[in-house]
This record gives sequence, C-alpha cells and structure tokens, in this order.
Amino acid sequence: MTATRVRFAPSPTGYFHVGSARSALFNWFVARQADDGVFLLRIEDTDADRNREEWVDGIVEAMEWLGLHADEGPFRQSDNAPAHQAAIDQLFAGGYLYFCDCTGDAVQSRKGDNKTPGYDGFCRDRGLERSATTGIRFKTPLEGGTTVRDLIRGDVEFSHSVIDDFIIAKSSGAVLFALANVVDDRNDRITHVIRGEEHLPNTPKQILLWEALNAVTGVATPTPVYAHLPLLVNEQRKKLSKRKDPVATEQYRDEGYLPEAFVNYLALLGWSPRGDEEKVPVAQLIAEFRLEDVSHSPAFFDVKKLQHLNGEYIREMPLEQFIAHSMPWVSPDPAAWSPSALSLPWRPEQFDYERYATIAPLVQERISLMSEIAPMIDFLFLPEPPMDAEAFAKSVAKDETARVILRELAAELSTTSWDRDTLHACVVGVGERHEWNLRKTQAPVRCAVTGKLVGPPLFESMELLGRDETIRRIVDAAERAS
RNA sequence: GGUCCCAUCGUCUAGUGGCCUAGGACACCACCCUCUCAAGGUGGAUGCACGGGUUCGAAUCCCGUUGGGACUGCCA
Repeated sequence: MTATRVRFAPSPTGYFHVGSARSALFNWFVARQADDGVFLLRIEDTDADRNREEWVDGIVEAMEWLGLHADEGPFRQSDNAPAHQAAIDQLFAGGYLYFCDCTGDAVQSRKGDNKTPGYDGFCRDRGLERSATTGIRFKTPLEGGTTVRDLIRGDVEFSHSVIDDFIIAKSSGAVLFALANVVDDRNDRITHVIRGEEHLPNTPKQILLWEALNAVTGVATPTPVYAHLPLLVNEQRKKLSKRKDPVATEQYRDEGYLPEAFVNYLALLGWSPRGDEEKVPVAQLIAEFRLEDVSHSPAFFDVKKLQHLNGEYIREMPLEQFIAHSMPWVSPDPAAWSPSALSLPWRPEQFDYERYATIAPLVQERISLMSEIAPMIDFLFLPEPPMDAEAFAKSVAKDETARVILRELAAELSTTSWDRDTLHACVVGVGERHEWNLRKTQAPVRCAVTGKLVGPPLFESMELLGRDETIRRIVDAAERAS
C-alpha cells in the first residue's frame, strides 16, 4: 500500500486565486486524512516570461495564512529541466515524438474548413531534424481511445481521433506544461491529481504521456487517480475572472476575513459536511471530506455567505483573542503584518488601547469583517467625531425640539454621576419632558456624540468618552444647528 | 463548429427508487427583542429545466430536448 501523495501545482500569477486556494485545500484534506499522507507544493514556473520570484513568496504566504503547510516543497518546476530533457530524449528514442516546423497560419490554411480541431499531423512522418523553428509534438495514437478514471465524475472516455498531436516543447527548447507536469508527477510519485475541471480535457493527453514514459523508461509508475473539481463561477455563471471578480485570497485577508472562516467556506464550495451544521471546524472537515462526495456542477462564490460565516467565527472568539486579532486593523505594529491599503481614520498616537479594549466586546458582536471596526469607533479617538452631514440634518438640525433636548441634556450631564445607567436615565428623563421616547431622543444625542446614527450602544460610548468631551460635543452640535 | 462536463429554492447544498406534501444554510420579507445598528428568536415566500420511457412507485434509473459551462495555444 503506497502512501497518499498529493500535490498543489500553481503557476505564479501575482496573487493567490480563490479557486487555487480551494484546490489546494481539497488536496490538503486528502493528505491530512491519510496516514503519512504528503502534501507537496510545486510551483509551475516553466513559462519563464510570466513568472516572478516574489509571486512564489505570495503563494506560500497565503497558504500559510490558511494553514495549508506543504510537507514537501515549494519546488520549482524550472529546477527539473534536466529531467524534462531526459524524458524528451527517451520518448524520442521510443518513437513517440517528432519535430514540427509548422506555423499556426500554415496549419490553418491547410485545414481550410476541416472541422477537426488542433494540429493536422503534417510533420508526423516528415522526419524533420531539430532546428531553431521546430517544436516537438507527441504522436497521439490514431486508433482507440483513453479513459480517464475520475473519482468525482466516473469514467470519461476520449477518442484518440479528437486528440491532436500536441506540442510538448517549444522551438526555443522550453518544455511545456503537458509534459513537465507529467514528468514531475511521476518523479514525485503523486498518487492523486486533484485539480480544477478545466484540466479534464488535458488529462487523456497526460495519461498517454505517462504511459509512454512508463514504456520508455522501464519504470512502470501507476497513473494517478484523478479528481476534477467543479469550477468556481461568478453571477454570470462564468469561470471566475481575475479582471471582473474579487479572486485574490490576499484581498479577503486584508479585509479581515479569518482564515478559519475562509477555509470553512471554501470547503462548502462543491462539498458539504454531514448534518445540517455548516460551520464546521477544520479537524472535522478533514475527517469527513471525501472526494467521491464532491458535487459535479459549478459553484458560485458567494461573498455574502462567506461574510456571514466570518461574523459567526468572529463572535465566537474569546474577547482577548478578538482584541489581539483585531490589532492590525486598529493599531498596526509597524514591525508586524498589517493589511495592505489600510487607511485608519486616526493617527497611531491617537489610538487608546484601554479605551479600545473597553468598547471591543460591543464591537465584536456587531461586525462581520475586521475592517468594519475602525469606522465604527473612530469618534472615540478623534478630537472631533467625523460628522455625517445627512444624519446631522435629519436628527439635529431639522427639529427645534432636538436642539432644546441637547441643551437641557448638556446642562444635566454636568452634575450627574457618570455611568451608563445614569446616562440612560438622564436621556430618558430629558426626552420625556418633551414627550419624546428614548428611541427618538437618542438620535440627536448619538449624532452629536458619535457623528453617526448607527454605532455601538450610546451610553457605554458616552461613559467611555468622558463627561467633558461628551458635553462639549452636545453643546457644539446644538450651537451649530442654530 | 468539434470534444467533454454539468442541470434540486436567487445562491451553496442534503437527497443515491418509497422516510420528500423535497431538509439545511446565505440572501430576502414579516413579527418579536431593542437606545441606533447588529446579534438572537419566531414565522414566511421561493426549487427537482422540459418531454418521453422503465417501475406498483422517480428529484433519484434510461433516452431525447433545451439550457449553461470548460477545452479547442509553441499558456497553465
């Protein structure tokens, strides 16, 4: 019984695509639930002009954030060039390959309106020698077919008559994905290839290559088990596009999604845990996950549901943990990680940790993203509350009674004791004199003190702000409205 | 165009021939709670794409239709 060995093999493109994250996660599940399972990371960087080394760091970083640690790697496919070249030599010796100098235009004009897709096999028997203009093609068998055994979809049959003699190496000598991927998977003794559905049409070609390699090397490595995951799509039911859709995992991290919530949500895309509960800890996801149970149809990446789940994860955190985890979004340590493009309403020295820790429990139950914290409590740290003009007009300026209430309240506040219950009673009392209920009375007060009509509970906020500043803001608001 | 994949509420899904007058979750609506906003609670609306079979019985099996998608690169 050979140990399970899976790999995640992204090509670096600048950020960590959520679809890649989902593929990585499902591979990781399979590795983690097997005894001695290995999760291997291989960066497929054979397309030299589209790769940069810092992209690799980005992938590793994002994976670590999600808790997907590679047992082996990251390897660079480019480091395996000698093995790829050796494979080409052996396949040539075995008669599986040929040189081809056809240009795309030439092929096109020969084919005319012939509907068979792909290359027409023109150079197959020309016996060309290698030159600066020759790529290398694989001689796909003319007869028969190849069956892909897919754990998710069952057997999928491809007739060889519709598989063209595909290119495995460019005229520059660079080896292409089709071959490099297979050579590396063989060398890495990969047992399960788990990847996106868009690779399904590649698979028969890769099986053909794999078997040819077995024949030619005398090393009969069993072909891996395949599992092609359903695509992640947008509202238009199209494959997630990097241009139009928010697909960068890093962006979700920066907005304040928790890795646990993100992993949990990703697992729900194309699969579901037993029972009715969808919020499931990662250990249970690993235990219950089965490739055979993955759904066949594309899944829409629903940010709303992700956000809801994130809120649940935030609310269940112990308070100390919540405060600690939220620091990068309220008072980032210059020496530590902080969300990119973060723009805090206050300057670092204006932030007051004690004050934040006091309001934190009230914030925790009101947010679903860490990035929502700062705008909710900016009034506690700024000398003036950022005033929402519309809210001010509606709650303070529009009604003379509101201003009267503010003035009376300010007067009363100067002598009352300073705790939330007294403040509460005080506001109720002033309102009653004008036949305003609390719901109505609190609006101008809230606006004067916090600058907004929504936010954390008012009386706790006032208590925290302190008597002098609270009165000052209330008087000031009444003045400005007159 | 060709090859392949797919088809249960708006969305993610449960469902593998009788437990289904189709369950859960997000979103939505109403009500309750309530100092605002959330959270929470209760209730509601909404779905097996269509047409044929097979069967005593079909969301579940078969065929077809329609619709959607992927691939069709000297990208991965």
